[in-house]
Amino acid sequence: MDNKLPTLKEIARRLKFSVSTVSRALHDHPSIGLRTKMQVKQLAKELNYEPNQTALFFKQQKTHTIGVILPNLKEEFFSQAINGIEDVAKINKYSVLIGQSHDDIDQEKQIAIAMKNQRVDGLIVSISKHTKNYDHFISLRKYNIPVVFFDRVPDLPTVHKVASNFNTGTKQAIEFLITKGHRRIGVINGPEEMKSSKERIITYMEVLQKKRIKIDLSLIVTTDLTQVKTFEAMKNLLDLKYPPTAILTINDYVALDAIQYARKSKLKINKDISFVSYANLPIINYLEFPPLASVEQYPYEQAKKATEILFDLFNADNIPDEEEKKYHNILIEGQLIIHKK
Amino acid sequence: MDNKLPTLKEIARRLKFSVSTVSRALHDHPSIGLRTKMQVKQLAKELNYEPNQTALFFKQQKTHTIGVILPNLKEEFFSQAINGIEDVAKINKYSVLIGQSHDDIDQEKQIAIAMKNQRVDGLIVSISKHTKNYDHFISLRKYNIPVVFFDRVPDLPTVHKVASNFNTGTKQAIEFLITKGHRRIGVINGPEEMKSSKERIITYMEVLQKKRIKIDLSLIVTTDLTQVKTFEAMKNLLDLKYPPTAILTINDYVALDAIQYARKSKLKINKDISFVSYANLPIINYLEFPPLASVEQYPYEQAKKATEILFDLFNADNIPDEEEKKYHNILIEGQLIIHKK
DNA sequence: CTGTTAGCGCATTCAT
DNA sequence: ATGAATGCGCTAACAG
Repeated sequence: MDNKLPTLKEIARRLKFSVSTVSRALHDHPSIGLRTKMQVKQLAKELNYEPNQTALFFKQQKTHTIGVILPNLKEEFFSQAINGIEDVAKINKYSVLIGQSHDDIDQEKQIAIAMKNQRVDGLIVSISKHTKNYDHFISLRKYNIPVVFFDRVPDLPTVHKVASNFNTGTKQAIEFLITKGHRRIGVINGPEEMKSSKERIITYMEVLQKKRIKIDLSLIVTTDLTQVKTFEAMKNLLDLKYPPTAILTINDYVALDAIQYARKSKLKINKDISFVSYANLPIINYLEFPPLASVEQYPYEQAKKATEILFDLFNADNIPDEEEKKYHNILIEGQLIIHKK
Repeated sequence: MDNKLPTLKEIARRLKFSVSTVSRALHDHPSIGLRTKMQVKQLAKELNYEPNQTALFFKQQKTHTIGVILPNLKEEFFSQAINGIEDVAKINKYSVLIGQSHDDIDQEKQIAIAMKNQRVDGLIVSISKHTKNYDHFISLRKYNIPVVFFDRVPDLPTVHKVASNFNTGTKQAIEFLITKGHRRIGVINGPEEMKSSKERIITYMEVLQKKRIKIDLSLIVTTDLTQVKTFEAMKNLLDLKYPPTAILTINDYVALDAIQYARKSKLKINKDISFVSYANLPIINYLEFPPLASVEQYPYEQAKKATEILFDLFNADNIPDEEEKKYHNILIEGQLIIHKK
């Protein structure tokens, strides 16, 4: 019952050909007789011959597999990203190996090592929220494993990356709130390690300055994205002598927690206090009290672009002219999406 | 710069040993001299030697990879399931290859074929909502690729499967609604192809019968899980002369759509009409008008169990005594979780 | 047009 | 205690 998979050797044996003839016939090698070719293909079909990928991987030193490391799959942001990666991979006949860091640096490192050992041909990575040191990725260069980061990218010029430029989106968001009449606009920002956190604040300040609105640093608080810390952040904001009338939160999940806290504090959402956020989760549509607007960050497009770059790198690797390496650094414009209620 | 990965051969060359000695040394083979062993291990460490997995896969005819095929990752139900699979895989030092069918039968088949060609050692599958024919999975037996299904499982006795027994949960749900005073209880059921759909109705009828409540078949409608069809289903229910005062929906996503429709119809949720559902999504906590209760189906546990069975099968395969194959058919009790408001 | 040979990296059997 | 030889499945260089 141990139905052995057919091999070239088996086909060759039955047809009294050599293995190489069979191999060439199946590959439409020009110097194979039509008759032979037909015979071989015929039998291959009958036997349901499929080349043994593990043998190919071994021989070609290529696994036709790309690894993906991201914080988690439960955020729809990332599962949408996966779709972008899969779509590009499929076109190129590549498989996708997924690993979740669960925002844990050690797990991230471990997965990176495992993927290297698995000999993935390349890596698409969105780093954990606390990753500051990128050696576990940089060192993969020694093994000729290209890495392209997306969304949560290292703050380094010497890596390939695709990220959302939410400066535009942030600008739109703050301006939107100002247009709505808000003057005290709070920010629940992400951890300082995240490059995006700094940028958000810079844009925030720029817009306020341009609009001649006084900047009050006590309106800027941070969360590590956990509910507990978000609640703390909200408490700090609401306990201010002059609490904000609107709050920009780092993403929709944080916004949900913040909104929950505000409601517990008997505040009327979108009346006493309004929220604007990032990500534009589909679940927003089901909420009774959603944020007013979200900056869409196009995870699918980001991930797709990152994967396309990865495949470009595969090809570029073959070209010896590697003197002046250039690092891809793509920004995808985030756009403010206003939720109609 | 093409930093070749170190091989046994390289270590052997440098140390003037034979490849086999090096191999044995690294494997702590008993007949290797301590001195030699130390030397080899030392150099291996210096060179960061890691065995070439592709070579091992090839030689052992094992990829140490399990494939996972499921409808999609965006449902948190499935991303939680992935966690269960990953956790067991990690313990066994296996990698996880993920494919999404997007509830499309052709894609499901294609992924199954791709995984077979990739020579995954085994498969964990949750079938698409329309899959009725299981040949693309059954045929994998010929290649000694065991398959374990979870949650959405084929209605066949001759497969390994882990599913949620929501008969208990369904019973609890209906009884809960009856306790709350409901007598006209609607059901928005899933497609008929899904085994669970039939079971749900059977349990529904049993409970009503036991409680001496008249069964009205017009209270039972179906959806293919899309919003459009769910809206249609709701319309049919609400247009009844005596519409239901409570509705059991096949899962939380459908419940959300149904609730949305009810609200558009100016019904007061949990007053004019109540909902009970399956899955127990975390997002429920953020909703203003959540279902009253959900039947938790424990995706993590289901997937974990399925993966454990798969690894059991790997081991069982080595045992020749395969005369009386037994198919695993595990049921994990679903439990009704009542959402406190 | 087709066959022979070699080699990818490793574990293993057979010699010594 | 160590080395040499073998083979897993496949491709490609080399040889007719």
